[in-house]
Amino acid sequence: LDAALELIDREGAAALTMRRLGAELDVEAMSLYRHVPGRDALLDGISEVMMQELRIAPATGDWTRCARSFATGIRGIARRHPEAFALVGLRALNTPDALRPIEVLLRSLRDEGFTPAEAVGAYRLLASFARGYALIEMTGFTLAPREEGASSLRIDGLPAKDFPVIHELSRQLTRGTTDAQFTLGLDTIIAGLQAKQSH
Amino acid sequence: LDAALELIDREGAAALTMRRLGAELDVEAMSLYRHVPGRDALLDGISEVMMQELRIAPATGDWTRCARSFATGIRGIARRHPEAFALVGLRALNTPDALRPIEVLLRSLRDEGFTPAEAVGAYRLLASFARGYALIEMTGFTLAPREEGASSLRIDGLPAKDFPVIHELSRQLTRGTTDAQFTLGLDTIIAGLQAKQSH
DNA sequence: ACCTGAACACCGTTCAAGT
DNA sequence: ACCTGAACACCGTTCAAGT
Repeated sequence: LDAALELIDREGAAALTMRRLGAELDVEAMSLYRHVPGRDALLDGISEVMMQELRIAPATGDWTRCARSFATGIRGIARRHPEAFALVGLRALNTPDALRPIEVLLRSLRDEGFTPAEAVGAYRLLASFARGYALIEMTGFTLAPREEGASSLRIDGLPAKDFPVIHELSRQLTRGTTDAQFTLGLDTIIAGLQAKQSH
Repeated sequence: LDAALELIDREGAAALTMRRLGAELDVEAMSLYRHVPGRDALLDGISEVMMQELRIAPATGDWTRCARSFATGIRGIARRHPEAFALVGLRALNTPDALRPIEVLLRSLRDEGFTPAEAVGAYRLLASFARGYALIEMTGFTLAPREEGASSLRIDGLPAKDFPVIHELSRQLTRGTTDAQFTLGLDTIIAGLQAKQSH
């Protein structure tokens, strides 16, 4: 089961077939059906294993620390398992293991002045941003920070008359690490949560 | 090509095969290769067609209107094409058509006091949230707003000793429309952008 | 130019049979 | 209990051949 994750990391998501995975484990593909109901359950299992890597800072009076570690933790998983991360982006993770970090985050928020509705909203906002950013980052930004191969369109190739602002901002669009971009977004979200919390 | 999108909408993403699509068009599967290099290019094409549905409010002096319509527009596409939306979540969209709404948004931001770096950061934050939220929503929330079938874990089934806060907040986690949740997140982001902009 | 038929090298999954 | 072999109903893609 971890072998499946390792196989995806090593050879890409397309390489994960029942037959290839069987070969990896020195077993016929059909034997896997003794241990897992089918391919889809296998993908669920991989998502779960991946999300178990998420470590969140303990709730110690500063909810922003929890919020930050939650979001950066999700993105960290995406960076460690870029090929596999699309799976968790496309699946609900309702297992106890996946819920533990969420419990910590929600406790931290609720203990520090968030109303129940605000706490839930904050959690979902952070989760959406982290997954969305990681997914977009993994698959290549629209207007990529670094030109990274054939699929990304070069800004210089765009008709300048139709896209004057994109041209004007091309330096900012193509420069900067994706780390900085992520942190900036996270900062803004936390600022927004603070702004809404205070009144 | 629109036939492919219609097929996914109607019968699910799994039903889109070269052979099925060929049948849909009363043609052999192999004929499709005259018009498209392969299956992957076809998926790119579908993403593009879908994103052409994105209409953004014109820049008229209130960037929050552009920002809101950009984010809600992306989510609207996801709601209209739930099965197909995973494709755009997993692909960079660097075609002129996909860039046009981004041009409008960036212009609006830059004309209304955002520095170039802030404008780019705001755009990427909005795009990440919208895609991330839509994707999570489509595939079922972790801790679902509505119990929606087998894959979602019932909160009552969780050991209350291990997850006291989730239990405490279960009303807020399971109630409320997903529309309200989305708007709330978007409000928070816009509040954050305003907070960062003003100092 | 566009479409077809047969073929190749794969898939996930089932099921009766082995140990 | 666990694994295997053969089989079934599919895939995407190639390529020579048709009109």
